[in-house]
Amino acid sequence: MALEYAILVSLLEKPGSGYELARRFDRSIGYFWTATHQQIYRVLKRMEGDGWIEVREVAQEGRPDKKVHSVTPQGHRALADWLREPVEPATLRHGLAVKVRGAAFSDPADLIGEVERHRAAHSARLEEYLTGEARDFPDPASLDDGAALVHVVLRGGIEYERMTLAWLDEVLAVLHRIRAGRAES
Amino acid sequence: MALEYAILVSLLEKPGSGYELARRFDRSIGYFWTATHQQIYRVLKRMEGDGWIEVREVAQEGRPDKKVHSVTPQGHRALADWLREPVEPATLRHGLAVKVRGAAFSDPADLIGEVERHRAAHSARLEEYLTGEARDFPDPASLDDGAALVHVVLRGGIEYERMTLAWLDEVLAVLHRIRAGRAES
DNA sequence: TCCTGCTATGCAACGAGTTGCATGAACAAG
DNA sequence: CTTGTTCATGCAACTCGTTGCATAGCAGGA
Repeated sequence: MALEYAILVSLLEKPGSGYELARRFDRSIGYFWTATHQQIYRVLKRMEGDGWIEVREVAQEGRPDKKVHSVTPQGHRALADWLREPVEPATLRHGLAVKVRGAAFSDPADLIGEVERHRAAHSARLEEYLTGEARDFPDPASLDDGAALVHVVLRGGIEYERMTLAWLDEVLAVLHRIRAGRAES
Repeated sequence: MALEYAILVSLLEKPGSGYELARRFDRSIGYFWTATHQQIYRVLKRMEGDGWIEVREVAQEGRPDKKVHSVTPQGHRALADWLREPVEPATLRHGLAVKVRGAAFSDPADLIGEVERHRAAHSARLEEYLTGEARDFPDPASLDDGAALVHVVLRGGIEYERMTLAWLDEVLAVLHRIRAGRAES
């Protein structure tokens, strides 16, 4: 399980509360590993029990107190160990691919709207990435080590979205062709 | 949940036993939706209860009897309904991306072997896809509707692997550059 | 004033997915 | 003759992930 480690990375980048972590998992780190606040709170508790993180209660004005978590040396070591361990090459689960294959047993034209919906979502995601890249990495040629690593991960996201958009266009072309072929017969 | 529907698609392509389905989920359909035999047997039972599939016991020589499942008209309808429903745009969980970001807090050179391992796995997967494409779609220009849909899904797999390989090479370049920079200081 | 929304944490229950194990018959390799 | 592999189905126990709900203070707008 990688959630523990995703949390360690995020807390090393900047300590924070469970709530703040949940926000980050809606953005940045969340683009590559998703988690809800429930999972996060549960795992934080376990990690605290394991001595990977420590908690400091911080009183705030105008809002509830929060528990700020930070990584202990043991936690840091656990992350370093995990980096050296092999990790399973990402099982992908692509519901849309299942639908495309299923379309052969139904009316393929029914899928066009759905594919366009996905296209719009991926297009928006690509824009987000590109905006973030322009903002955070205006000069990609001169980055320190940490920034270079964050940047290359973002570059992966960008290329993934571009590839996906191109594929969705291919799918749409096939669906339109099938519809045209059926209309004329 | 899409497992039911992935099973429906697979059984519409060809009826089969739970065991045979489990084999298929190691290949073809499994490239886009994974499942273990446990999940499959459990879901098959539920689907039978819902009247989506029907079971016929087939005696075999030299091996245990099997229960061949096939899709009922209700199951077919359930699939058609699902195709029209929106499906969540695939949450991706990329453990390697988490590791790359984590490498900033450890020795990035430790990751090189791991990234190369992934590169080899994706390279092998790409070869599989290309072999399959050459075998099953020697003339992609003239395909019937069903084959065109299967082919476009496979094309997605191919482009995904190509994109991933290019990204892994970028990651390796960054890791090597960091290692070189640290060695000289 | 009331309602909505944000920050902040958490419980309880459920459903999805994994792991380990068991059974039992056939066949091939050593 | 034993061991390992494939075919074939399944139980039990567990972890992971999701959903719904609860609480509670404060801010801002209708």
